[in-house]
Amino acid sequence: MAEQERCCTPLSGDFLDEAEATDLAALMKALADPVRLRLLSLVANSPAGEVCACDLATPLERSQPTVSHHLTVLTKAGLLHREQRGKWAWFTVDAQRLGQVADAVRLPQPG
Amino acid sequence: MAEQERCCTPLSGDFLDEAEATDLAALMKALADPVRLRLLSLVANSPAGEVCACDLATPLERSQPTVSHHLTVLTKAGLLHREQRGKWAWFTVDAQRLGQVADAVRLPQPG
DNA sequence: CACTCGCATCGATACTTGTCAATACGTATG
DNA sequence: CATACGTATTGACAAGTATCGATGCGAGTG
Repeated sequence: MAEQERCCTPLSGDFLDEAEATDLAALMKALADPVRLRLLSLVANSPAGEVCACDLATPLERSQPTVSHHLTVLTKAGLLHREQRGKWAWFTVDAQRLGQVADAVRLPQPG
Repeated sequence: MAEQERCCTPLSGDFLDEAEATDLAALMKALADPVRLRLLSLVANSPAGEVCACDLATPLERSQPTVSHHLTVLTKAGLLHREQRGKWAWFTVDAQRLGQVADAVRLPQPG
């Protein structure tokens, strides 16, 4: 309990709380996979801004269940929207949700 | 092999390649953990912009080895810089590296 | 040079996750 | 209603990881 040399003063105590951190980490986790990043890129860069799931497995060189899994993860994270049209599933990017990621990594005092 | 009804035309074929996706995913992975997000928040919000490792374990309620592990991950990802001063290790945020994350999630055609 | 202290590394463990084959489900089509 | 087809779900497995106790290492101190 000796009050020996201190390296510094305690922090302000004001920082991201556990709940916020967990939520943001979940969003980041959805983006922390190469296949999912390429999926987002495919949809975002498509001419019409929407893509049919049938055209995703081939360019990604992954099986159909794997692509379906990643599409589910992105959709549950709110980064993609899913729309069923007949037999096919079409996906669009949620630009606002993506923007939340950019906002989250913005520093407070950068000037 | 029948050329029956197609759901759509193939994509432009121009999207994030595997290597870029892997690099970006590695960066996202470093951010995809609540403890690491809170670590970044602690450093970024500190009055001096730098924090001693000795003040991190308590607010995060994690053991010293766990905090050390997360600091290593963030440093290897280029998001933190480490500087040894005597017995203590001080950390600062790499704002430019954080900015790369924001740039990466920027959409091509939004404006 | 013995001792203390801050931090990293090691070893172990429980949990998560990316992947695919097999299968189930739902929507047309004839 | 039988069939075909696009997609989701299940089950299984290998790989990765978050965590902590124990220990090692290096820098400062008396």
